This record gives sequence, structure tokens and C-alpha cells, in this order.
Amino acid sequence: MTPLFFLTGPTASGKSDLAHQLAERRGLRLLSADSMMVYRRMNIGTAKPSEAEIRDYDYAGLNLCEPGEAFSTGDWIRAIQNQLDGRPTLVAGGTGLYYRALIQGLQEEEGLPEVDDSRPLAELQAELESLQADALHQLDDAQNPRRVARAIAWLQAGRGLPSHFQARDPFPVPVLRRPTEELNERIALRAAHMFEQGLLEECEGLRDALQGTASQAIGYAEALACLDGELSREAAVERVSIRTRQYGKRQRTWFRNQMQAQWVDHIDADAVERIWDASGPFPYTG
RNA sequence: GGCUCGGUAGCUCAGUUGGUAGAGCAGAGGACUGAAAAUCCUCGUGUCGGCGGUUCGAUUCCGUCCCGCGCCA
Repeated sequence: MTPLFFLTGPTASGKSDLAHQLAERRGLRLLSADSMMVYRRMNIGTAKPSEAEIRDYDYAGLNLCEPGEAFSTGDWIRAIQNQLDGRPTLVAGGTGLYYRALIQGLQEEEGLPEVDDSRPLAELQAELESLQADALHQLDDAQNPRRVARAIAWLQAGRGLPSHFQARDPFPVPVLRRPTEELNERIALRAAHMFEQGLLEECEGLRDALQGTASQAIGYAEALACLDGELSREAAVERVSIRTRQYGKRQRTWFRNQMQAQWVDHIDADAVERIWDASGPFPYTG
């Protein structure tokens, strides 16, 4: 059993700084719950902790695969399971699904077939319906090719449709919250800073390796477009800001509706500790 | 100063042979069981630059004024 302490918030809300502060106060080691920090060599654009911080806080969940590799939530869970060792751990990051996977667990998925979701939506929908007449109707998101393809895979494996998580994760999580204006300002600074720190150079070095999801990551997609001359540097910075804001909005929607969010408006360590103390740590057993 | 082309949603623009207007982007809300920084769904009233005129009716036609780009002086 590993005791887990959670902390989340949208990108640029100040999670990392606060997490480090809390880790020191309580002698916790850290686990990053971030779907982009798993990629090696993607450092500047993901705002990954420094080498020193990785060492000092004994970070888990970082640098788990190469930028071109497909890396699923299941892969993440399996990878970090091996890194958790019973020491009290602070989980910090912005990927809601990862928290959900920790709290509620994922279903066993051995032997699911690959289903090509690049086909026309109508074709996917027809195939799903041919497998189970009411399946399409049962999906919340029947217009989403990925979802439909996923459902097809489950049915083809003879396992029925993927079941639902409990509506809200059944464990409270402190969520940092800042006024929109303030967050937007931090986002703009962060975007400009990434380019100043050498995002373009980092991206240049990654060029051939950057594929799939990693190449769509905020910052990297724009840096790539900039290197290809499709976007001016200025436009790229602006695009990164916009995409980060949009992402933050999606994060907020998730925190609000999928998590048992304990909002932290006055961002300081005491506020987070009060929330932790009220619930105790989450006992993670894998 | 003269001529030209423009002025329509926060931005870029389309459109109305005269019956008060709609795309993209931005923005807002939402979904979510292995790509999640992903993927997908829903949401559009704005003195159609101002003022006059013609008309049953003007954002549309006419006049005039204001603002902007460009060209000529």
C-alpha cells in the first residue's frame, strides 16, 4: 500500500511550486500525473522539473517513453505501479484521467483488437450498430470516431461496451483555482518563456522522433509549424497561449464534474494540508 | 485637397437583385474506462460607421458627413 496525497489544477496555476513546498514540509516524494511529461527529451515545452528537482524529490512518472511511442493510460499506470514503493507520495499534475485511473482503476484490457478510427464516421457507426443494435445509442459521444472505434473493439472482443466510471471520483482532490484574468496572464508569460528557453531548438533536435500524440502537444505542434515556416515565431507564441487557455478550460470542466474537487482559491500549503488532513491519504494498492 | 476601395459579431470576412444577416477564428458550457496537452458535442441580436432622402419597408438605392487603406497632387 502506498499512501497518496493529491494536488491538481489547470496548467500554469502554480502546481509544481506548491507541490515542491509541500513535499519538503511533509517529506513526500513526488509522482507526476502528466501525460506529456512521460516523454523523454520533451522538457521545455512540458515544463518538466529540472534534473536536480527530479533527484531531490525522487520524481516518479517522468521520462517513461520516447516521443514517437504510443503510450496509453494503461501503460502509465503499469509504469508508475513499479515506481511506487510504499513511501508517502504526492501526486501532482493536470491529467484528470490519470487521477481517475489511480482512484478508480482501469479495466483489464488484454487482447483488445486494433480498430482503425480514421475511416469515415458513418462507416464506424454502422459497424458498431451491426455488432450490437443499441450500442450507438448507449454511447454519450456517438460522433466521436475514437469512442466509436473503441466500442467496436470491446464488442469484437466479446466483452460488451466499456462500462462507466463512477460519475465522480470517490475521493477528494485539492484543485488550485485562479481568476481567469490572472491565469491567462500567467499562461501568456509561460508561452513566451518557453520560446525564450529554447523550445525551437529542443524541437529541432526532436524532429524525426516527434510523432503521434507527442507531436500534437501544446508548444510542440506550434514549434514544428514555426520550424517549417508555417507560423511566425510571434504567431506561434500566441497560438500556444490560446491552446493552453483552451486546455485549461477542458481541465476545469473535468475537475468540476468528474472529480470531487476541493477548490483552493488562496493558494498556499496550509490550505492544501487542511484538505489532506480531513480525508487522510488515499491508500493505493494497485 | 482630388480620386479609388473599404467601414457588417471581440477579430478576419461573406451576404442581402430592398422584406432588419451568417461563416471561420476567438469565447462560453458540456462529454469522457488505455491517444486525454487527445478526441468529440452544443451555443451567434449585432445602433450592418453617423445623419438625411426615396420607399409600405433601407444594412442594401441616392445624398452628405466621419473614419481607415491606397493612388494622385
